[in-house]
Amino acid sequence: MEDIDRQIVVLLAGDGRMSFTDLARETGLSVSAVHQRVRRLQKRGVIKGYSAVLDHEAVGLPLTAFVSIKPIDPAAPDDAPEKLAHLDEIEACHSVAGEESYILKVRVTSPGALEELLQQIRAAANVSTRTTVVLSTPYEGRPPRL
Amino acid sequence: MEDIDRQIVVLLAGDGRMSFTDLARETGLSVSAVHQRVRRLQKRGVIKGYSAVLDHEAVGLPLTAFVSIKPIDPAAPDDAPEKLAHLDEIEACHSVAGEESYILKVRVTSPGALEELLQQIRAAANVSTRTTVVLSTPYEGRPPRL
DNA sequence: ATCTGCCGGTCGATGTCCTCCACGCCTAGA
DNA sequence: TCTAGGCGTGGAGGACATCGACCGGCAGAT
Repeated sequence: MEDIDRQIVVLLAGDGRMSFTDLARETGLSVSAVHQRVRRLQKRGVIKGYSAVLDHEAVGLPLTAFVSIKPIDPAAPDDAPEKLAHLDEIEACHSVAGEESYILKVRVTSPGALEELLQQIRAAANVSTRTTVVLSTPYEGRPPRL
Repeated sequence: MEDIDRQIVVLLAGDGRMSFTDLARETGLSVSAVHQRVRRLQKRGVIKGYSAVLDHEAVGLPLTAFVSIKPIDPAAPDDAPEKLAHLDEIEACHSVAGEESYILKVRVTSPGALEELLQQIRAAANVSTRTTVVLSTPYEGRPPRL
C-alpha cells in the first residue's frame, strides 16, 4: 500500500465524514483521484466501513466491562462467538491466548443488567466468566500511526 | 433522549456516512428535521465524531493485544494515561477495577514490535505488565441496541 | 378563552459536493 | 515505435447539505 493511501486511511480514521474535497486538499490530489483511491481501499477491504463514535454514557450504556470466558467442558466444540452473537450488549469478541479462551467487551445500563448478561453468557456458551469492570476510559479508539 | 434520536444514533453507528436523505427516509422525517437532530446530538456530545473502521491486518497492524498494567510503586501519583498517550500503538486505555489498574488495547506490526512497546510502556509509566495476545477477533465494534 | 413563546416540524432556495466520463501522461514490454 | 494499462486531471450533471422563512401545537400566564 502506498504512502498516499496510508494518509487517506488515517485521515478517514480520524474523521470518517471528511469530504472528498477536503481529502483532495490534504493529499494534494484531485477530487477524482482521491475518490477512486477511497473506492479501491473499500473494495480491497482496507476500509471496512464507517461508524459514528458515541458517548456511551449519554446513550444510556454507562457501564463497560471486559468478560473473560473459559469453557466448562474443554472437549466441547468451541463456537462461543456464534452462540453469543445475539447478545447485543457484547460489543466485541476476541479469541485470546492464555488462561481464558475469549475476551468480551460488553456495555450495559446498570450493574443489574451486567449480572443478567453474565448469566445469559454462561448459559448460552456453557462457560465460566471472569469480569473486569472499567471505571473510566481515558481514551479509546484512537487512530493508528502507520 | 427520544426514540427517534436513538434510531438516528444506531443508524449512524452502523453506517457513519449515511446521507441525511437516507436518514430522513429511514426515520420518516424531513431532511431538515433530521439534520437539526443530528447537529443537536453532536452538540450535546452524544455523537462524539465519525471514524472509518479499518482492517488492521490490511493496514499493517496484524497483531493485537491487551496489556494490563500495575504500578510498581503504589504510592506514586497515578497518571499513567498521560504518560502513555504518546505511544500511538495504544488504541485504548481503560481504568479498571481489580488486580491491575489499567487495561490497554494495543496494535503492532509484529511480535518484536510488541516486545519493544512493552518495554516503552514499563519505562514510561513505571509499571509491570501482563499481556494477553489476541489470536483472532470474531467481531468488534458492533453497534449497540438501545 | 386568548395570548405569547417556544420547540420542532415542513418547504424551498442556494451553493457545495459527489460521481461519472472523456481525455492525457507516464511506464513497461514486445 | 507501438500499444496497453495504471493513474492522474478536468468538467458537467445531478444529488446532497445547509440555511432561512414559515407554520402548527403545546404550556403557562393573564
